[in-house]
Amino acid sequence: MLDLKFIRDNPETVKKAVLDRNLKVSLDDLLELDRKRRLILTELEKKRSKHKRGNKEIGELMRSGGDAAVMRAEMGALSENIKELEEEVGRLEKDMREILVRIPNVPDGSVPVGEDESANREVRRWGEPRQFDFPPLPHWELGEQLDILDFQRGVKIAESRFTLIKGVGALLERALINFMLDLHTREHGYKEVFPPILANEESMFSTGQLPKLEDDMYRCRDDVLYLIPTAEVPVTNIHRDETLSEEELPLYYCAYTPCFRREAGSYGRDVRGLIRQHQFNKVEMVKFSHPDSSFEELEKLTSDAEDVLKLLDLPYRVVILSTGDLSFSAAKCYDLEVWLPSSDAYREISSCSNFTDFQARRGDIRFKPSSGGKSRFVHTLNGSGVAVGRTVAAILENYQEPDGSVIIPEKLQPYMNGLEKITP
RNA sequence: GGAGAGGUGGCAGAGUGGACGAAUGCGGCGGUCUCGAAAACCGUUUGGCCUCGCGAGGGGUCACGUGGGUUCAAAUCCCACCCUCUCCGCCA
Repeated sequence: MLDLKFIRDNPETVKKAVLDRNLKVSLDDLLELDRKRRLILTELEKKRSKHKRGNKEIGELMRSGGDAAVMRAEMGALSENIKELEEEVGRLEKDMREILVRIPNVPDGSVPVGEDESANREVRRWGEPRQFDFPPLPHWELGEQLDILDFQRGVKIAESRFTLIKGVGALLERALINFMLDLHTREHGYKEVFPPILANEESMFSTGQLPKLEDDMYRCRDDVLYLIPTAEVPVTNIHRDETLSEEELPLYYCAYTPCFRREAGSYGRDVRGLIRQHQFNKVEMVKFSHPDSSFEELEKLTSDAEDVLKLLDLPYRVVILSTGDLSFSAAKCYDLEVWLPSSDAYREISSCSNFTDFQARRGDIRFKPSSGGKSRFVHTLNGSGVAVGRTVAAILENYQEPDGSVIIPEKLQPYMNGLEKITP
């Protein structure tokens, strides 16, 4: 959510931001509602002030044994009038909020302007995609041959886009989670947390999933709780409605959680394999940063995610998302894309974003400057470090051998009880 | 799931219709004292919104879990909801 005052003072900036994201928001309506509201509010507050003074007088009058009947009637009428004005202000504020909560964050100046993902810009590449001297198999075929991925039974148990992971595959999943968590906690300074996997409306609102992405989430039937689509939600909400001290910034958290997405609107895409699942595992990094250093923190965060792929020796590239591809709450975002032979392309495996004060304002997360003065909103950031299922896919495909076996990346072997190779 | 208790400022805790944005204590901050510190003493200590002002700052209003209601007037009375705690039941 943007600051209403900021919108009032910089309507053109906000209009451009909305336009660059190919969104439609009635900003002029908002500003008009805002003008009306302030006008009425001033009148309302004058009347309230009068009402308060009058009530005090009645109190004094009655204590001194006087007759307050006339005053009471007068204040009664004023009270009715105040109620009407309050209702009107309430209506205006509701209408304003409807618009306000749907205005996206303003992209940072360094973000390329463009229609969609085609305007994303590659920032750097790491590693060389392997040249195969045999036809490489897609991970879903490898996984079935190795009897570690069972797509049919996943569907039987739940529905399509759910997978049963078996045997060494399950071990691999678990090894990757531990490997990533150890890396971030031991080498990168993150504090590990294990949060609730269901979150309430307020939490979903503060990170920006609600109201826009409601249809993409699983909701409980009898409770107003949603399965989290990412650990970003519960972890960012750790400090919702809190005021932190300046000295404790920046705060680094990481968490492993399963994630749940309905993938509404992507029916035909990536129907095979682990790339697009309704349930997947992810290790997430979340930062609460001082506003002055959040963009530096984003670079570090991205590099922390890159380390996962470097240590696993998986070729990848870093892409900066254009305004048209940027998510609702983000001001700037880097995607990490890992090389996937079955796609003959780089595919997203991590997304690292700076949300500036956008989520902090929605969730009321502040810090108190140590020099004194008013509390300010922190900046929040998060990034996948990284998506586990897609990492499994990348390892299977990039490390496959002609006989259908798969080498375990060296750094992962200790986490696999020393296993060096998965064989049928 | 059943029964009961309760939600007040950073924390503890008073306040059962008007003088209460709210006693008191603790903590925090500033000061006095001191070579320095502790103690003691003095002062200070919530946030949102509106408005005036170039600014420093001033004025106003709202907020005692949330939302309604009663009343001239609500932290205080009524209703609904949410949350926490205790006991019982069930349970990994």
